[in-house]
Amino acid sequence: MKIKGNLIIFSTDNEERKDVRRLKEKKLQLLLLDDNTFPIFDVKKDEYIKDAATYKMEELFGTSKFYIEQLYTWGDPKYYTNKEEVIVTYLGIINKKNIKTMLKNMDFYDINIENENSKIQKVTLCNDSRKIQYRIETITKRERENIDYINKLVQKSEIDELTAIIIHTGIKRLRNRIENTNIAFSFLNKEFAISELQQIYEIILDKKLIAANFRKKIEPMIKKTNKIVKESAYRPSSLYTFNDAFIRNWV
Amino acid sequence: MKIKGNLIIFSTDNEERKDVRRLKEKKLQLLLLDDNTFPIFDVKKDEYIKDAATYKMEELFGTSKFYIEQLYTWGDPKYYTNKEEVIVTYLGIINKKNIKTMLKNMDFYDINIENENSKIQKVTLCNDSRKIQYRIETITKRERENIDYINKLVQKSEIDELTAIIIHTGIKRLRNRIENTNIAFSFLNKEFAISELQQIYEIILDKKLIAANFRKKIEPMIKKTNKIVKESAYRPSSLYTFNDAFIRNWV
DNA sequence: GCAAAAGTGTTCGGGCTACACCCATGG
DNA sequence: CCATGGGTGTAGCCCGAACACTTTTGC
Repeated sequence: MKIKGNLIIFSTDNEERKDVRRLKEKKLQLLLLDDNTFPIFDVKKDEYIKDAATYKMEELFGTSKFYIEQLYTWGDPKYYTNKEEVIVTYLGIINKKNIKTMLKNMDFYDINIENENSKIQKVTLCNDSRKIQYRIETITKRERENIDYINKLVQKSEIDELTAIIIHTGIKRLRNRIENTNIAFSFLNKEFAISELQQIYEIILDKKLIAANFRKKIEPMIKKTNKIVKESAYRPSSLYTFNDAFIRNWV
Repeated sequence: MKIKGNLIIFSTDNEERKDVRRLKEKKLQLLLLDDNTFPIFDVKKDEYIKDAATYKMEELFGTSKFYIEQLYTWGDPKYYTNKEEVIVTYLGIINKKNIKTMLKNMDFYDINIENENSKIQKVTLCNDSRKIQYRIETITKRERENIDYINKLVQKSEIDELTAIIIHTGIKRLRNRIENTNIAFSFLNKEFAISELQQIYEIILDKKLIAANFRKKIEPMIKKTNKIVKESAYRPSSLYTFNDAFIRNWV
């Protein structure tokens, strides 16, 4: 069996607000090629897989400022583009401010997830010109005395099943990582307002957080700078940076 | 690049006690081949990787009662046995009571981990005839504005670096899974005493737990049967089973 | 002055920790 | 009857949820 890599890349964008005085709301986005798949890369002989994924990211965006980690290796032959290939997926996070170049055949799509019930999720991906929708079901099954989960597309869709499953897995990984690591900072500039950080948490966890509690919770992870942000808002907020002294033994 | 699989398999054993009246203490164990590596398997064309790992487990132990999940795919060329192969590791858990056959060139080794300091761990693996020791270091580094971890053998050892890293990663995964899933039950019979379950938690988390609190914490995960265990102990304990109704959306 | 965001303080409740205490058993 | 493990109860503490309240700014 041969191996190939692909990349699921998350970013954020600011929603336009009619009332210019209000905070811009962030939304979670995902990179898709025009054919509704993810960027693919080859792994050369004598090359780290992570390096191959890194080079691909650099090729896509013309920068080396981003985060990546391995997501999963897909071993189901029905997903393979080629029956002799296995796909290893890397998860990337990029701050759009760091993007230098964008290829023509790809775009960032807003992600919207609606829980139809505890098992079925309706996912909508859209950019300015296209809107892709699908529903994915999580099936719990007992197998060899152990509980196992399988995800399936409810109907055939524009998007193929492996892509839908990678999106599902990627978002679950983001949700897990944001609680246990510092990945949230990968979406932001080096210096940021607490409300921006809170918005990253909100769009990934898909729920509103209470600012007062959020502030107290992340306080040990950040350091206040003496700068303030001035961007036609009301009371200006201080800028913060990640606190290097904050180390957690994340798994 | 081609792909191969291997298996890190955990189990437990009961320590002999001088005082026969006391509870047998469990210890965490790991399967190693005589050459200090893990069992390897090929992935055939048109075969799920997970199925290939499952067949290998069945071949090793003559049973289909065990747990497996994907651990990680190792993309560092310096670890490859063959420069054109990538290794995907699956993590297995087996209850020794379910083992029907054992091949001759392999054995379960007790695992003992000693934290020399916050960065260096001293690991000892031993069975009746052999004792393997190595020290592994966790190095934190900032890379592209993100914190990354790398594990390295402190000195050359009988065990090769990839094997040491897989053990390290496997134990971290166990510790993460035991807090968020029901894998602990994979080590036990279908019916078990709470103290047995507690011992699984203790040997994986490597710390003593207070029985009264443990009982309350796992209470929603288990169901009491009307059977009791009679094994030359003192007050007999009730037997419990996993409570199927307990479902957590583990990541 | 008012709307909206920045930032602080306080109360409440649930879950974890630590420990005291009773029950059951076999030697 | 006593050592040991099974099992229950409870008091204290910490952390997160909820929310009231003050401060700062632009219009």
